[in-house]
Amino acid sequence: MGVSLKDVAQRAGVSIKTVSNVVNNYPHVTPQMRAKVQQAIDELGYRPNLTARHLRKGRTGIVALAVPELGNPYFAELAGAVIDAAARHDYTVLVDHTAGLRERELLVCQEFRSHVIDGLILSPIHLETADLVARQETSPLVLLGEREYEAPYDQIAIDNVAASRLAVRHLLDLGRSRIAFLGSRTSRERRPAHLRLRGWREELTAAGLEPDETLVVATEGYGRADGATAMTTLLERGAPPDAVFAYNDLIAIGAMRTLAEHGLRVPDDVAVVGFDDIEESSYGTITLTTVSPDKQAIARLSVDRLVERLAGKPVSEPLRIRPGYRLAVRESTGSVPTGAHGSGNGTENATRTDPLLPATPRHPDTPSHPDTARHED
Amino acid sequence: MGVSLKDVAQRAGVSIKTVSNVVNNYPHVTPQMRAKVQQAIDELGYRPNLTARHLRKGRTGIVALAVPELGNPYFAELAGAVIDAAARHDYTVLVDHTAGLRERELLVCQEFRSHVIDGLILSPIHLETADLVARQETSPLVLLGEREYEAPYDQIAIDNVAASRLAVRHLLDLGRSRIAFLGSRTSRERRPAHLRLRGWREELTAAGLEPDETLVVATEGYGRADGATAMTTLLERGAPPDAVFAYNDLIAIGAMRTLAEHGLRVPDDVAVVGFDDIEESSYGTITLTTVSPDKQAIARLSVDRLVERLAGKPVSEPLRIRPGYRLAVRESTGSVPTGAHGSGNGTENATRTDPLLPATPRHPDTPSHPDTARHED
DNA sequence: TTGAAAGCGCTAACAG
DNA sequence: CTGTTAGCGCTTTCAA
Repeated sequence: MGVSLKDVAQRAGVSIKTVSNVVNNYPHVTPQMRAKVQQAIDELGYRPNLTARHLRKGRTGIVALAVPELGNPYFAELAGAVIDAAARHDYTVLVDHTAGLRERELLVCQEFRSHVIDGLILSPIHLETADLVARQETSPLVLLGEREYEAPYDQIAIDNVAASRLAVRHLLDLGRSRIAFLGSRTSRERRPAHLRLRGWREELTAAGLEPDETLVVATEGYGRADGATAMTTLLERGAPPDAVFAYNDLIAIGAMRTLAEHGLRVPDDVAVVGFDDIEESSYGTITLTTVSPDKQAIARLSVDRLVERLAGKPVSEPLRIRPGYRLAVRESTGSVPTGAHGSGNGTENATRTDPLLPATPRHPDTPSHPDTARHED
Repeated sequence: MGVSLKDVAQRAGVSIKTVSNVVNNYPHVTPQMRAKVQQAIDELGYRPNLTARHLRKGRTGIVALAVPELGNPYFAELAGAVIDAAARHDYTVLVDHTAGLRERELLVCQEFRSHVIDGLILSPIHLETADLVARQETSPLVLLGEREYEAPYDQIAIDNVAASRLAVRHLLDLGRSRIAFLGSRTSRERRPAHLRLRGWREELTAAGLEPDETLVVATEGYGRADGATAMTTLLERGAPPDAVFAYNDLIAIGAMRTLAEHGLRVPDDVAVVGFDDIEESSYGTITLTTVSPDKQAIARLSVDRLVERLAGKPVSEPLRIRPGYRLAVRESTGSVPTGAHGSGNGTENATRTDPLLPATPRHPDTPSHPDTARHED
């Protein structure tokens, strides 16, 4: 079908090797040889067959990214950043989503396009440490997301507990005391609670408050509808909260919708904080205060790690990398100028951002985050 | 490095072909032979090298999808749908984004991962018919998006003009007369106006109104910030409109933000209609009326077309397929019960949806659209 | 500096 | 039903 090296060689009256040299910019080729070959290439419209090259070299230049749901803007934005980061290393990204199904997560990390992808960046939800340990596949794997695993793979995630505590503290500083948590998992499985829920507990306890478990509402998924439903559930329990900390922005946005329907004002009656800082959160009629992970850093770091492993760098121990984050304070918590927070371990910085009317939100490509901090353990 | 067919054959004491037969579920193999081989496969942890298979078969099972921007929820949602549709045909999707740059669009459709992807689904912005005609690459290409091309490739897009007219008519029916259009292109190039802008013009003219070009505002891009800026520009021109039709939902959302900042109420002072029906539009404090293209159908149809071409079906003429759409009427146009519209060519249906409080929006997986209509020309 | 030949792992003919 | 063999298009020794 296609034009091969051989065809070009024949046309140019040279050997295959010579053509290959030209194609690969091998330094030692005489200009006239190069010109002759190039002409043949142009005439025939030759394009190297990457599949064959890959077979020969054992690498494909393709990495996969598997996220729960591309419909969640956080993951869409992250995917975009990963694609860009990978492109800078001449890698192409194969995107898949797992719908948050354990089966698909397993499939992806076990045998997804074996030999076709050089490595995998996976953001799991249901995967267990045991699954990871049992993994056969030898290609590099980088883990993203909220969970932590005792498995020999690089993990890149912000300090979810500390970030959540920061969010809760912000609410406490505002004088709120009945702070709900929306988005714990309805886990039939006995699973450790979310790190974000743990952060909620810890900060409340640290403030001398008893975490009120009736203010914790589980959700089926992580979308806007789940947030709306959860908020309804909470309100039906009576004794409404004066603040809500949601597992992510979508849940927070759904909750705000429900609050509006019930005539409750944000932030006057109920302050709301989300998690993810998707662009949408800067644009609602009421903009959303949220924990803002440095997506660019997460994308860049995960691709860098993958590429390093791929390059066969001296195999360092698996790293646990903690990118930076900040608390983006916006209208949903009243825009009261609060001082900067910081818990002292250098992995976070809470900057007050977005004054009252963030008509021109910070551009996502020029993050104001400090350089990421690393924790290797 | 990896375990090959040969290794397995050696281990099992059979020929390569036999192993290949087992791997490929070739029907005529004795059970005991199969068992023996399977055991060797398991012991060695053999995984077929798809790259080699692809080289041999000339196909890779990978198709590419290139959209302008994954950060735009419309494209993220579409990408998700395409990935699912492709998976049903055992294809994997390589996602790329072009940032709306003509250079990258060209690159993608010319030589993107040549021989690695079997086909391409492209949603171009800047590409011209001439670029397409000049395309060297012979792999199947399906075009998505607003533009129409005189090129020999399948094109899948809703009838943008008719859909826009429907939106404008809805605004007219509400008694609005000063209807702005936000999001025309700031085109240095001499390009035909957007089809959506054309729809705006046509419907106004049909209603006996003179399209007021001072109500048309160009934008640099297609994001929320662009919408906010455009709305500001419009308001600064004085004589505010009583309705806005935006090129897409993001621009509409940005515009609503600006309206809120200026103390203008939606829909009382200004009614707003968007285009795309991203999920976010069902969840703002003021939900957005918008043209809702059947994304599932668009994804399914484009993958189907690609797969058909790939399967070497008798090469039919390039098709121009028009999936269904509807007008999702929500709060931003006042939720006034309006009758159903329809322009008679069977490619559209305007259903009034989403009553006052769409706390539970229609599930994206169960579209209420009619079957898609096809126009072959 | 360029040519010849081997082989990456697999499938598809064709034998046996 | 199973084995042998010849490439798919490329890179990479090794010679010349």
